Amino acid sequence: MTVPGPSLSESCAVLQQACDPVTCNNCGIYQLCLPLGLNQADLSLLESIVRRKVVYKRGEILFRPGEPLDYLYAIRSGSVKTYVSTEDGRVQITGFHIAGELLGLSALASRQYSSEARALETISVCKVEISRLDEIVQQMPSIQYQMLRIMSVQIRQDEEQMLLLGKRSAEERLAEYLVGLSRRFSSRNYSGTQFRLSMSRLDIGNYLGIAEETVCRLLSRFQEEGLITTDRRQICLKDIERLGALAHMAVAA
Amino acid sequence: MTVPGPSLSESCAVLQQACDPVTCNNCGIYQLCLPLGLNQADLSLLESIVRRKVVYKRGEILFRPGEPLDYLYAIRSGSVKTYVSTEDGRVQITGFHIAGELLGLSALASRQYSSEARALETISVCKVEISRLDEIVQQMPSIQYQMLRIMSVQIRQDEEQMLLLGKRSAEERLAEYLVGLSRRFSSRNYSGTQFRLSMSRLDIGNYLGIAEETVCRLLSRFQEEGLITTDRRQICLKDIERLGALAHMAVAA
DNA sequence: CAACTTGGTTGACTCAGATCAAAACGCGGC
DNA sequence: GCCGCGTTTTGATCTGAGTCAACCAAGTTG
Repeated sequence: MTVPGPSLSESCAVLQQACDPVTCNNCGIYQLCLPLGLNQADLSLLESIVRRKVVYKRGEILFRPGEPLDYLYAIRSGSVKTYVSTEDGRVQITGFHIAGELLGLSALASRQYSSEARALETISVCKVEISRLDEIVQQMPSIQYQMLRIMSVQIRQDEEQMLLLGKRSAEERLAEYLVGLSRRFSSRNYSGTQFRLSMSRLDIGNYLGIAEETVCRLLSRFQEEGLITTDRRQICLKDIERLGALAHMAVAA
Repeated sequence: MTVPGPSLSESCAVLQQACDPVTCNNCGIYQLCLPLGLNQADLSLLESIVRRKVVYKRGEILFRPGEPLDYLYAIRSGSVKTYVSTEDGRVQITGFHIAGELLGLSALASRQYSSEARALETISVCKVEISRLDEIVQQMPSIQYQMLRIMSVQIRQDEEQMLLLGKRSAEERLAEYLVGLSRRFSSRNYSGTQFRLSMSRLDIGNYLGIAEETVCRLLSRFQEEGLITTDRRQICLKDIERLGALAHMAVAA
C-alpha cells in the first residue's frame, strides 16, 4: 500500500499539458492518465492497448443501472451527470462530471453500475474496456492502487455531499456548490471566476436537494448582494471570499 | 480485474460460522476475512501477521479527521458511528457500523480519515496496522481487489443515502432506515424483526437529516398504525411489508 | 430515597422552502 | 420575422418539519 511508481504531482507536471481537453486533440487516453497518476512510459503502453473514442449527443445515456459493466469512461470534452432513482420515478443527481474526469470506477469491482449517466451536452469520451484493463493492471500493478485512491476520494466527496444534503440551508448549499465548481475549473486550468454552467437550474436544484425556483431566487439574491453576476448559464464569481463564508466551507481537514 | 482466489460466497460459507461475533470468541481477525473474501489458508497467514484486539468504551473516539491513518478496524462486537462535521460544529452522521463490519477502508489510499468514528457502546475491535497490511497485500494480491469491491459497495451505499437525504420525506426516511437495519441484522443471523437500537433518537435523526422530535413522533405514529412496537430502544417490526411500501424501497436494480 | 441526569415523548408555534401560477426570455426552425 | 418550446424568473400561497418548551420514565449518585 505504499505509493508505487511516480507520485501524482510528478505525473501531473508531465501530463498537465497533454490532459488539457482544449489543447489535447489526440485520444482521450490522456484523460485517463492524469487521474490514474501515470508517467509517459506507462502512457504509451496504455495507448497501445486501448484506443476508442465515442461521441454522445446531449441527453444520451452512457450507462444505466442493471447493465453489466463493460467500460470505464474518461471524459474528453463536455459534461455528464450521474444519478440514482427510486421506483416511483424520483431522481437524485449524485454528481456532475466535467472534462478530464473519470467515470465508472465506483462500480468497477461489482461489475455493475448503481447509477445512470447522461450527457448534458454533446460530449466526447474515451471508453476503455474493463477486460482490456486486466492486461493493463497486469503490466502496471500500480494502477490498482491509484484506483483505490480515486475511489477513496469519491467516498470523501460523497460524505461531504451527505453533510450538505442533511445539514445545510439552501443558501449554504448553493454557495458551496459555486465555490466547489470554481475550484474544479481552476484546477483544470480554466478560469475559476468565470465559467459556463452546463447544467440547468433544475439539475442544480435536484443535485443540491432544493427546488428549481429556490435556485433562481438565490442566484438573484447573490447578484443583488454583489457576490456574482449571471447571464443565463454564464456565471461570474465576484467575491469568492464572501461566498465561501456563506457556505461555511467545509469539512475540517 | 477478474476475481482472483475464492469467490466471496465460497469464503462466506467457510467463514460464516467463525465470523459470527456471538459464537466467535477468538481474534477479530475473522471479522476481517469475511468482507475481504479470504479462505482458510489466507486466514492463518493473516492471523500470523496481525493480532491486535482493542476495547473502546462508549463515547470513545476510534479516529478523527486530520490524524494520519495507521489502522484498519474490524468490529468484533458493539457498534460505531462515523460522522463528518462543519467548522461551526454541525454534524452529519455518515453511517452506523455493527459487529462484523469493517471501518477505515474509505480513507485507505489517502492515508487520512475524512470522518470521525465514535463507539456507541463498549466495543471490541481488531486493529490492523496499515503498514503490516503491505506485507499481507504482497503475499495476497487478491486482497487489493477485495478492497476495491468493498469501497465500491461503500460508494453505492453513500449514493443511496444521498438519494434519501435529498429526495425523501421524513416518513420515508425512517421507514427505509428500519427496513435497512432489519436486513443487516438478519444477514448476520440476528433476528430481522426484533432488535435493539444501539443509537439514540438524536443520532438516528441526525443520520436521516431530521430532528430528534420528528423521529419520536414518527415512531409513535408507526406504532399507532400497528407497523411496529417500541419500548425505548427495543424495536419490533410487525409489518415489514407495509413499512417497505412506506419507504418506497429502493434504488432500481 | 431525594436530588440529578439522560433520553424519550408530546404539544404549540413558526418559518424556510416547496408548490402553484404566470409571465418573460432565448433560441432553433421555417 | 414569427412561431413554439424549453428554460428562467418572479410572485403568492401553503405546509412539513424544525424549534422551543414542558414533562415523563429510568437510571445513578450521594
